[in-house]
Amino acid sequence: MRFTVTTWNINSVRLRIAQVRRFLRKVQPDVLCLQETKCPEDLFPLKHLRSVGYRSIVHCGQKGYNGVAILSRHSFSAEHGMELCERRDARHIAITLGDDAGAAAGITIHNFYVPAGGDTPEPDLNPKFAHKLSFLAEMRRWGDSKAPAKAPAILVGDLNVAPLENDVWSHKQLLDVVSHTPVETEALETLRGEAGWVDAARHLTPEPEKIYTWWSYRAQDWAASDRGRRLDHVWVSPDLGGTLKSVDVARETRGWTRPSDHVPVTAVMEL
DNA sequence: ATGGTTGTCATACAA
Repeated sequence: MRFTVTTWNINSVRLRIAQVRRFLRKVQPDVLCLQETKCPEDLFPLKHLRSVGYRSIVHCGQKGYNGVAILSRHSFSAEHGMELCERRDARHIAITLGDDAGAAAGITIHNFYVPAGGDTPEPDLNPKFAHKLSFLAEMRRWGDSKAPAKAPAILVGDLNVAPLENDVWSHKQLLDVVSHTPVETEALETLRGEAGWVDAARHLTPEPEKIYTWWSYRAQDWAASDRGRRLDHVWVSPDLGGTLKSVDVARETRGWTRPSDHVPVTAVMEL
């Protein structure tokens, strides 16, 4: 059975609902995980998503900021989002696929939105960066607590860290830039490795090939300068590593009218 | 070294 999961930081699901529908109609992933929905619970556009085949939807939102959602063509049971860093921010949600998901039944999918961390990579001067480091530390403890995780699982999301040298347009020039500082990249790689997660994109496309999933809004010509970063990730548990068939970065969506600054990342598995 | 853009919500704030 072919199984596909997509992660996409949509930067307002209401503003870009037509783009979400366009993507879903074309790619038809089994599961779509969204971040930065920026949408209160009662305003989530359920009908627009159900009508294109996504009958199972869970959303965890707050007004104006953050927000994560999972849409599925199959049934699932939803878990409450974890409270991280003693905040009720809507930055995590998880599901376990139901019996109608065929060979994917029983797989748990975690959707994370890691704090961006502000501009200054100094936790003592910048509370947002301190929050980001605390969040990553909590993710590490959470992963360790489940290890050796034995049920098949997938972790996706906007992790707001580009961990490898070729996950950014210039490793040297970004060493002091939040998202690629050594304290962040080491934290992310450590928590991934300890829990045994397989980085799907790099499993199939090793370095030194560049991979980007985000381009700043501030570039004059994002495509020409191509100063991207790989901030969006799909990780699979070790037992699923061998099922990975492809990972597609939908770069073309960055060229759509009024785009998100992130593009969808879709992993295909053969279960 | 600096500012560059976008979205939400209404004036800064987060990214």
